Amino acid sequence: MDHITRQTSSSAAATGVVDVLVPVALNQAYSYRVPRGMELKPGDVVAVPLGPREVVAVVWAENANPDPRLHNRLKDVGEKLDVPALTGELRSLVDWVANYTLSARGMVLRMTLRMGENLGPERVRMGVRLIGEAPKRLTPARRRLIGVVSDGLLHGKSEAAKEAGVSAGVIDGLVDEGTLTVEPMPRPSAPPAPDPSHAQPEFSRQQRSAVDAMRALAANGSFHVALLDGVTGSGKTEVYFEAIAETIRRGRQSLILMPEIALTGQFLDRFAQRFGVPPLEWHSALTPRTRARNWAAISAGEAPVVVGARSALFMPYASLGLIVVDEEHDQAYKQDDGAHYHARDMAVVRAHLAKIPIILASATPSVETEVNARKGRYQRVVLPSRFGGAHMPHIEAIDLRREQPSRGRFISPRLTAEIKAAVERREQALLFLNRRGYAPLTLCRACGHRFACTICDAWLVDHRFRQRLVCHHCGFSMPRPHVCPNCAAEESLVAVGPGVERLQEEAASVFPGARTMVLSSDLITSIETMRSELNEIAEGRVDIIIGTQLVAKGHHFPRLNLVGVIDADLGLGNGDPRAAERTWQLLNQVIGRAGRDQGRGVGYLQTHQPEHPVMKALIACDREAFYASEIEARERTLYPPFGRLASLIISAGDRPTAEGFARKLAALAPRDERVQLLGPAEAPLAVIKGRYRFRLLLKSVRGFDLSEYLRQWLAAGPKTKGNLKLEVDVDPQSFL
DNA sequence: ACCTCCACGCAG
DNA sequence: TGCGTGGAGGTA
Repeated sequence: MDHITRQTSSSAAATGVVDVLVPVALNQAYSYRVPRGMELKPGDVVAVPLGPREVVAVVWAENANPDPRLHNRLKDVGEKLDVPALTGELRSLVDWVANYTLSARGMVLRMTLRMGENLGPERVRMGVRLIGEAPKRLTPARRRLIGVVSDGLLHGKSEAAKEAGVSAGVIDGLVDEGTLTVEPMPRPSAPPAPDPSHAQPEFSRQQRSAVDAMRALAANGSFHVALLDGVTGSGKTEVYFEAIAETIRRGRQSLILMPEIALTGQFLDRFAQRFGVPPLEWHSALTPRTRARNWAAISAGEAPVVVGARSALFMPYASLGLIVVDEEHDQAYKQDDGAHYHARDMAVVRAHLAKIPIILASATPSVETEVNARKGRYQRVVLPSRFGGAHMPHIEAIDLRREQPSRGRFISPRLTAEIKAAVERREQALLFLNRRGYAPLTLCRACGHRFACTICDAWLVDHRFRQRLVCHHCGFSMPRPHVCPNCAAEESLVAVGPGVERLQEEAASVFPGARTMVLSSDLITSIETMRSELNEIAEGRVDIIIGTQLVAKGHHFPRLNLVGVIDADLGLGNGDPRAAERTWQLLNQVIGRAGRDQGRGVGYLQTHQPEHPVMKALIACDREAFYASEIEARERTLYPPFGRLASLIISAGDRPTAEGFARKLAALAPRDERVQLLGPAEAPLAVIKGRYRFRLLLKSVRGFDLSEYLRQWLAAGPKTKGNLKLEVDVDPQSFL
């Protein structure tokens, strides 16, 4: 019937034409007729027919002169949805990001519309209330349940059952007996808003000027970028909370971006301590129902504070007043599948378009941000030391050329002795190794055969926990064989190199009696288990934590005083222009986990190159030395932020197709003395999932419009067809 | 004659 | 992006 009314209205005179951006891989907006009686303006969210289906889309512009060639092909807008219109600020962001990253505008729009479609009305929850006498047959389960509801108030049905430890059947039984009634619960009222004055902390003298700066920036309310620069444990979070408090007082929304939402358990608690209630969460793990509810709350302006992963940046905030990017240096902010964008950079763009302040917080700022602060483009707000008199950990190198672990082991004698002593003092120790699984390579002792992925250019990683050999690039896995497939030798396979699982095995044998736990992303099944494992550690039920970079991020372990880095050189040797920066940030962050409370933290770096500038800066706690050498190197080589990069990955099912296309494309690159084209070369990971990959790298001077250059080049270049894929990444972070 | 797979092109 | 189309190739 809905259908019929639409038909009627389309045959009657339409009142005009609007251009509508549809959430598919299209740059162009499509024109639709506005049915009589419908008022539409840019930003309105509508349902429109698109081919055989109907999609939720957004009016992008009025169209006074529709293309005459489309005259008889225009369809009608189906319906105007009852949600707030996207603001001009958000629409400009969609245009800007699509233009900059060379992704289809429709696909960027899609990120703002992830509200979970077709979700019918909210399910009415049922509650139970005690109304009658206890039944004659009173089982223990019934007694517990009656105890729970004895106050005569309405209790959620499932909550009451859970609290009493009984099944829903027990409730139904008591309803039949007339002891309880079931009635619908009133609609849950909106959760209480965060209270900016709930629990204002005392700040130290050193923190106070930073707090003042935060409040001033929020009170001013106009576009302004501040780098909140403070070591782990200096109280950065509490300090930027003051900017949020001020923004709440001004009646505007705040967005806090986090690199990794699974790790924010403690953050939510701290927020609730300060503001009385937790913030609204936005990330990919939300259930469709929660997603729809949160989207609605955000767009209606009913969520004063949102904490989220990078996708939260594209939400349709009703009145965004502040953005905080926590751990702004974290590479998890770079999205590399589908649209390639850096959430920190796009957050600055959004702040600019919305004319609001933005805070970038980090103990180890990215070189880009550090340079912006040095040049005065960003205000630097410094928190000079750890809060409460705690000191930064003392860091020592262990030169693996001179202090070798015994054969087949990876923990050096000195580190072993230190861990033993720490465990005896009832302190926690963390062994850091950024490698998942048991061993990165398996080979046959008899014939030298190495186990490699059949469809990727990579070794298979031994995962003993799962009893399988796994490819970390495509997910392929096979059972760990007992016979060499090459020479048929039996039990001849050896594990080469360490992974966290192997390290745990070593720790268990070297430190008998110590309780160990491995934290590695592949062993995490859900946010809940992750949070509960982290709590177990925080409560001191683990002596030795063995972890990948997961442990480096945002969690506070009060009893942790010793951190041992098993292979400090691991990230340095891969030809990545940001290798030094990454290693410095990661190791700083990991070692910063130590001694945050007692201030007696100590870090040991097992390294083959203690003279490397990164190791020297770490050991001397000399951040200035690190930035000075790194900035000088970037300036000399014209790498970001002193020059710009864009990478093109061409992949196809066979090598000649990929290479041929890459060569053809390279030959057509417009000449421009400000741009240098490198390649095509086989990508560092030459084959992934059976696809052969070639890479072209563009390097330009600073301030050059690489996006526009790329657009012109690609428009003139050969068309991609078949299974050939061209991926464009402006400002790439990864060079694989 | 019918089914399944997949590459292709298009959507207003 | 997601979906309908049409041709290829396989199966009954």
